[in-house]
Order: sequence, then structure tokens, then C-alpha cells
Amino acid sequence: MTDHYSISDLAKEFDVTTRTIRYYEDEGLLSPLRRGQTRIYSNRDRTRLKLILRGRRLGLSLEEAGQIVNMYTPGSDNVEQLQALIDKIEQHRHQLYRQRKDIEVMLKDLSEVEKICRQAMVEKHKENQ
Amino acid sequence: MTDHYSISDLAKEFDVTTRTIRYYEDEGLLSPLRRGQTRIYSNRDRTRLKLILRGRRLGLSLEEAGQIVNMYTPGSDNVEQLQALIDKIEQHRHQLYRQRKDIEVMLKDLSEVEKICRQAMVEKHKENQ
DNA sequence: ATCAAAGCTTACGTTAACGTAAAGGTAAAT
DNA sequence: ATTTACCTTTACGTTAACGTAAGCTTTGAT
Repeated sequence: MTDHYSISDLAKEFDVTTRTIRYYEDEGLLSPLRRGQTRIYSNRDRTRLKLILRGRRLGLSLEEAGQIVNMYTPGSDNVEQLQALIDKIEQHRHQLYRQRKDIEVMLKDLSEVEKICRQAMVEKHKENQ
Repeated sequence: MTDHYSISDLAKEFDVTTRTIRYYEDEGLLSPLRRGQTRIYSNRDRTRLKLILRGRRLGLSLEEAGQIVNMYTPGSDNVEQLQALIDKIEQHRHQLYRQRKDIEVMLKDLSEVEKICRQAMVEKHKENQ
């Protein structure tokens, strides 16, 4: 709510190191203001970091995550760029669909394995009686 | 259906290099039979590879992917191990839940951005008339 | 018989995403 | 005043997950 954060504020909130946040800046993903040398992060910066980390949790590279984050602030005004952006969105959407499918299958598989485990445990208990 | 595959068979089917498959063997994730020096992959090997690659698409490390794959063939018979396995399953399940949530949010965001894009394009077309 | 395709091992190279250490500046608390 | 707790930059180190190249063997096809 305060609209400005220190680097360690964000580091604590999102459970990353300050090194990581500075690295993201080196890679052009963040560009906080400065008071003297010290970095000052706005709510916009904080949101960008949040989006980057969300991408990372899905296994995206920093470059891919950056692409997605940059979609939120187009900046490009001509029709071709807009169309290119829409195409990128479509690509990412399909990747997400695939991941979602993978997750569903994996969840189902895990349930199956758990079931077998529990049955095996029941057998073991019978043995010990 | 043939129950045995060459390394390049699998490489083509799953769109990876043979180097990748051999690397997974080095890391103990696969252990194909041999005819002389040549590797021969069974359906079981093929399934393991498929599972590993599914894990990779979700951003898991090879080690994590390996853990999951090994759940499918418990091998351990004592109760403690079974309980440990069930705990691991629960952990992975929660990670998958989180990823699924991330995906839903991201899909929603992408739709939002696309909407804005399309509106901007409509404006541009009006200008050009 | 030889030639191309595919297989093998060994080993060094590469890249992303940080970790870690050194050396220093600033500001508040004791 | 000096300790504590931040902040900074620079720079070298590390690890996972392969890529790539060299050199050799095996095998099916012509």
C-alpha cells in the first residue's frame, strides 16, 4: 500500500534473495528508481516481479517470463506489433493448455499410486497381527 | 506395440536428441537392456521417458522428475517407506495445485491483455479510414 | 565388398540463473 | 563513537542439462 519498497522488502515478501532481484534488473526485467544509489521499487515494479516469479514457477525461462510481463504494458502502437502480440498470446495460451493437461494427468496418476500404497500398507498391518 | 525400441526411435517419437536420452541414463533415470553395446528400450523404459519429459514440461528438475517416476515402481516394501512415499505424493500434489492456480490466473490475464489489444487495433483501423 | 546410417564412448564446451565473496558507503541505535 | 544493519558494485564461482566433436564399431543395403 505504501507504493515503495526496499529491495529486501521484496526479497522477504517473495522469498527470493536480493541477488536474484538485482539479476532481474541486469536482465532488463526490472528498472526501479534510485535514491542516491539505493533502489526504490514502486508498486508497478512489485507487480512485475510477482509476474516474473509466477512464470518461473511454471518453468518458463527468464526471457519467456519477461515477454509475458512486457505484454502487460504494450507500448507499441502500430497494427503489426499489436498483431504480433496477439500471436504471442496465443502461443503462450497453448503452452499453458498443455501444461494444464499434463497436471491433470499427473494428479490422476499420483492418486492411483497413492491408492496402491494405501492398499499395500493395509496388507502390512494384517501381516503384523 | 513392438515392446522394443532403438534410441533413435524414442528420440524421434518424443522429439529429443539421443544425447538427452543417454544423459538420462547417466543420471540413473533409465536403464535399458543391451544387445552387445546397443541399447534396447522396453515399453517400461519408454513410459519412464514419457513421464520424465512430462515432468520437464512442468519445469521440474531431472531429480524431481526422477522422484516422481520412481513412485510408479515403489519397490520398497516396509511401512515407513510407504508412508514416506505417500508424504512425497502429497507434496507434489500441492505443487501441482499451485501450478494449476498460476495457470488459471495467467490465462485470465492473457485474455484481458488480448482484449485490450483488439480494442486498440479497432481504433487503429478507424484512424486509417 | 563397400558405403551409408546408426550406434557407441570419451571428453570438452556452453548457457542460464543465480551464489558467494570482497570491499566499501550510509544511517540509526546503543 | 562504534556496532549493527542495511545498501551498493565488481567479479569470479557453480550447477544442471545438455550440445558438439572426435574417433571407432556395427549393420543393413546396394
